[in-house]
Amino acid sequence: MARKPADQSVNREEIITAAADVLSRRGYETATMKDIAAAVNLTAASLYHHFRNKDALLLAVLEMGLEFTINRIQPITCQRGLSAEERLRAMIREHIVGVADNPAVGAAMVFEIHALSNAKPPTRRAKPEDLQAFEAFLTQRDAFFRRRDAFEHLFRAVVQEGVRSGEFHPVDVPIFVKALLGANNWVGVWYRPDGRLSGEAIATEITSYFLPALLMRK
Amino acid sequence: MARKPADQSVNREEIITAAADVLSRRGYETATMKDIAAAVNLTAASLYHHFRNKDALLLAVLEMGLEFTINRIQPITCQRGLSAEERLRAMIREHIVGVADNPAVGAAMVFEIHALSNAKPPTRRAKPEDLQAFEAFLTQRDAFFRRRDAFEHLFRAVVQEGVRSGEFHPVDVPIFVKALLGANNWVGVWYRPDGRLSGEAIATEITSYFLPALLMRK
Amino acid sequence: MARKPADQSVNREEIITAAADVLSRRGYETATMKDIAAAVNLTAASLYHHFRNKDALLLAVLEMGLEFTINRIQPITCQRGLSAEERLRAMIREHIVGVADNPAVGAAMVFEIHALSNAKPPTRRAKPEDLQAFEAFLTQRDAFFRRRDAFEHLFRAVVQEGVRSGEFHPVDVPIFVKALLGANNWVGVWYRPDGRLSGEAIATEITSYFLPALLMRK
Amino acid sequence: MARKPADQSVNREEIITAAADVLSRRGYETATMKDIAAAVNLTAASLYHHFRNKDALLLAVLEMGLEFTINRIQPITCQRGLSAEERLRAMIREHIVGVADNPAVGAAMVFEIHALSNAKPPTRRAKPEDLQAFEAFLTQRDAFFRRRDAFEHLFRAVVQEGVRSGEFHPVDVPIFVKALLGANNWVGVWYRPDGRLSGEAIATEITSYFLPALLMRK
DNA sequence: CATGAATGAGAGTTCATTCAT
DNA sequence: GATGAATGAACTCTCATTCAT
Repeated sequence: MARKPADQSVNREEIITAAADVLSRRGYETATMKDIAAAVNLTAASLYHHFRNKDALLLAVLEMGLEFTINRIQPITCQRGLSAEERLRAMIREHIVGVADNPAVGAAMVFEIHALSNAKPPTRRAKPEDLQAFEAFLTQRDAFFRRRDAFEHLFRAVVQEGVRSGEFHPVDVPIFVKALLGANNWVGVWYRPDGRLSGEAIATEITSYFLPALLMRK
Repeated sequence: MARKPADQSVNREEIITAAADVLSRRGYETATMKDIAAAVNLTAASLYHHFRNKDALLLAVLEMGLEFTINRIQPITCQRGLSAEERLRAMIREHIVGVADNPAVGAAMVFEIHALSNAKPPTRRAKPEDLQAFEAFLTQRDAFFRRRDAFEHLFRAVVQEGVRSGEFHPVDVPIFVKALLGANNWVGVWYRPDGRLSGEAIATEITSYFLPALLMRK
Repeated sequence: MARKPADQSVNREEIITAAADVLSRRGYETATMKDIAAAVNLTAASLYHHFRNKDALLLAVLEMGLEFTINRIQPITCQRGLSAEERLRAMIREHIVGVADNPAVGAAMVFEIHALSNAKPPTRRAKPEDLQAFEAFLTQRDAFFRRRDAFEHLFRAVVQEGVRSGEFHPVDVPIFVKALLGANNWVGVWYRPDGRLSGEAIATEITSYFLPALLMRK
Repeated sequence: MARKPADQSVNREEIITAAADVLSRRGYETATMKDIAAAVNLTAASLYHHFRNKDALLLAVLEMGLEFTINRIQPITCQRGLSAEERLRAMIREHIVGVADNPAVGAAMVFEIHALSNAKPPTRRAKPEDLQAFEAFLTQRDAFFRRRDAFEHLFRAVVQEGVRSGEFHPVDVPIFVKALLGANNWVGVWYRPDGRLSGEAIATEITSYFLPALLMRK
């Protein structure tokens, strides 16, 4: 009572991608392991070969989304020869296009991060190894939160730099960045691939709303 | 947010207020009827004297949050003698302060609206009255969504008016409003009452990021 | 979807009694909540109205068995006017008859006590109240273990007293009592109500094996 | 108890030994095939190269423990030139020391024998070979139970002999032996290697409690 | 021989919901 | 109105077991 139907073995990455999709559509609590498993032609039980539990899977999804975004944005921040404005424009563009191209990841970032906060201790009659694994999870989760903060800091750094050099009008940097990211993340909520505007176009628009505040003549 | 009831009878309003608090803290799926009931010193069973079911309660909470916000913002939109700019400033201020003062409502607006979409029809061959009640729920839910769109249109109308009259630089109105509301709603996610800035101060900041784009000289 | 078939409401005590029976027959791990529930015409879910979880139910069963036995034996230990020998005879008799009359409790005591040692932390996304309840369980469990030690001490005290007064031949009191209780508890394992000897008769026999060692002339 | 294998091939015996240890520590139901496999640096799947299933492994463990004990005790029973008393003393000593030295085996004997009784036939419409294998298991299990009875009879025989020859005071032989074995087996429950007394010392004590009853002057 | 991947079966547990009191 | 008791449905997670490699 135990073999694969036909297709090839499924790997971690595929599961994460599918899970991101299901999670963003149904929400963390509403999406069941069975749902996610079905999305990769597995049974729920099989998921547990790849992820210790649902929380670990969620964490993996969020990590992937975050790394994906950071990997696209970080290089821009340290690109020599570009002004702060040019870099910020590019970063916003990457962020929004990323969210729009990958609504799964984007929406998950918006809606599911706080689900992580409710992480649970190990289930039944815990063996020492389980407790240890739980510690590991907590560590990984905290690392994720730090990484998310790091992401926000990428934007802060560029804005800060522009302000300091006089290229940008002075703003309250943390608040400015929160407003910007709020607008960007929100795209994941309302964007429809078949909508009037492409991700690129949306990025251009939104950029044009935020930059004037930075570029105002004093 | 949940004040202790007169130790006896509880009314609808009190339940909604307490529920808003619980829902925003724990999330729709995670919060149980028992949790919500406990917040007003009732048992779960008793909640069913006031609301047909959990979905209806959620809807009531969201409706209340939305009406609360609309009631504060709508009057501004039609205030004679104020420029589009002045009205938009006031509206943003009301919105953000509302979200910040009332995190329950704010977070609920962001995170829980889509929980409504998952509402499931009565299981199995239900009694006619149940099906009818479900129809009623769907109707009410659609009304809510229309009301929410109406809320967005309040902003669109004012921006549109400013653009049309030449007071505002032309922008893609729907996108501009989405970006603005994204930034505003996001406040409900990160705002902490004991943080560095008050809701008022945050509103002032965010306003100052969005208006330059509208007021740019052509 | 939720009423009782016909008979009267079930109370805690009835559940404990039925559970003792099921647990002793099937063992803690093998017996399912469904099994136990069926024994009182309930569904598994209903058991959770009366006991927080399976461990709590087991603890209740063991506590009941232990209290039952202690209540019968303790009075004997402090009965004025009886010699140590007379009291020990009466205690053994009560113990064995108790185990034999109530095989459920007896066998549970032998086989299931160690299941308690593996107690588990609360299950999913624990609310503070759950963690607190778990602490309470641990406390209660420790109290049970202390109570069990107290039970053993009842026997030790009487033997000790006899030894000290010279009525009994000196023995290693703790070991003697362990041997005695081992023999007694074991009765719960092999006793069959339809066997050759009654509980009383078995008690008489076993008593006659242990007392000569205490009454030997020096 | 589980020494690390030669880092490569593992044989049946080693698995049984390690399994005895794991089973006695965690209990039959609680110990998983994975646990047992880990104790010999294998995966669960690999265990199935050595044992048809978990029941078969348990049976092997119990058989080994029983044979181990029988092999040490049987020779004593037929030793020419020793009185019944001398033989019984030696047998008790071997039994208790065996249980104490080898808590794995001892506890398994006490706690796990009845797990065999719960063995379940192959689920659903099984292949003929499975049914046949199950028959084989039943046969082997019954053989084990008979062997266990034979073990008890070793003690009965010596006591009986002593009674018949007048060397021992008449007792109810089956009950006497049950009491004796109950006390002895119980040692496996409470014995701690770092305790006050060695297995030898405990054996001496317990022997001294049971023999007076047999040696009483009539 | 060994194993990674997969799975059916089922366990404990939770929860929205109902109904008699 | 309020509630205690009960339950169906569903969910997460575990585990013995199988099979292709």
